[in-house]
Amino acid sequence: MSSGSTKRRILEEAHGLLEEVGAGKFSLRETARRVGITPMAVYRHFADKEALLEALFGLGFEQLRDVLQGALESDDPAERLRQTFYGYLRFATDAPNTYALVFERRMRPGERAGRSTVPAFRFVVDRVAEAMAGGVLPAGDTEAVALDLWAVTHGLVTLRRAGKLELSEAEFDAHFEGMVRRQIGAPAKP
Amino acid sequence: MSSGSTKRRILEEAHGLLEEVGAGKFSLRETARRVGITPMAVYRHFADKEALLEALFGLGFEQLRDVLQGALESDDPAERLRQTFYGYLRFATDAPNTYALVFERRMRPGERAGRSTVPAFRFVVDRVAEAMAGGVLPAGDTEAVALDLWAVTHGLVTLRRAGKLELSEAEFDAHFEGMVRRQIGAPAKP
DNA sequence: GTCTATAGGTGGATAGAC
DNA sequence: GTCTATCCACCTATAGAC
Repeated sequence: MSSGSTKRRILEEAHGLLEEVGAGKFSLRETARRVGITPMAVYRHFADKEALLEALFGLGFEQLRDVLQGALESDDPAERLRQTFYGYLRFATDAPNTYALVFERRMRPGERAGRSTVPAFRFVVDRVAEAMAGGVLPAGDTEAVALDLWAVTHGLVTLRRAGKLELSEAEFDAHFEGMVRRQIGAPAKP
Repeated sequence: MSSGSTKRRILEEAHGLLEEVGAGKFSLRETARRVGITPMAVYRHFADKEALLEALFGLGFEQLRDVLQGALESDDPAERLRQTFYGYLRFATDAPNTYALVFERRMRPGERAGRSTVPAFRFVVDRVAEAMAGGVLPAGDTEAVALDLWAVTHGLVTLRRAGKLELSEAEFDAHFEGMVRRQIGAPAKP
């Protein structure tokens, strides 16, 4: 069994554990338990617990990037923007604790947001610019509007995750669809 | 020294600790240390750690309620709605970890959101209804619009807290002001 | 109301043998 | 590359004396 394979298995089990318990209760020991090795063996593959979480962070971010790429399949600016919303929602729904690791976990002091959120934000800014150019959105400050759109989506997703919304799954989906409609006038259909 | 006084001191130190380290690293022992009693003495006043956090949750929620009440000083629907935004922001800024305890911490299974977020949400719905009646907002689904407004505010606040925005304090404030302006056409001035 | 004593649990991490 | 042997830090909580 090569080192690469073990490292991959560690990452797989670590991801599963993260999704089960969240970043706050994530532990290196339990990860090792699931892989079937001693906790100390993990240190051959990752410097420490933080490095392991860092790797999961990177994987999660790649996952989001791939999801967002799907929004570029259409040529219609309105559709591209809409699919950006729905892709983001899908990521947050499919891997809620990875989502939280990427977007809710506090950055370490001195660490820049650059590697994580900025590229995703850039993607949204580009979609907003396209939409404005295509007359789908009224002309305005692309970055400001993109941040508003990001915030309202992030807000809904995190409020739902925290259990603060007294909405069923269907009701939430309906509201999300309505929100997209209110933000951009496109006919809704995920 | 009466029991009530000690209980209050426990709550004060607990609140201070919460704001310092966040709910995740909050501990009963450290609270006791700060009060100057043994950890076990705390159990005379609170059933367990969870009950203590529960009390902090309640205090935080009262604090928000008081802040929001201030938005009712004006008679102008637009101003009342605007001050609702700014009051919410102030609460999130002044007591970020209490804010997180109230709005980001996952509800325990079986626990309803009722006691916490629903009253605050109702307040926003009422302001939105006033604004629609006064022609400040276009007529529409009051609950849906209120949820969008809550979400965009919550989203901005949590993204800032997590360090995901590459904005200075002043830039964030400017964006927040712009967001309020984009959502309701009122002239901005906190 | 507060204390000591104590039980029992989590976790991260280093040193060094194999 | 993985192991054992440890160490250390931290926590919640019960029992019972004062």
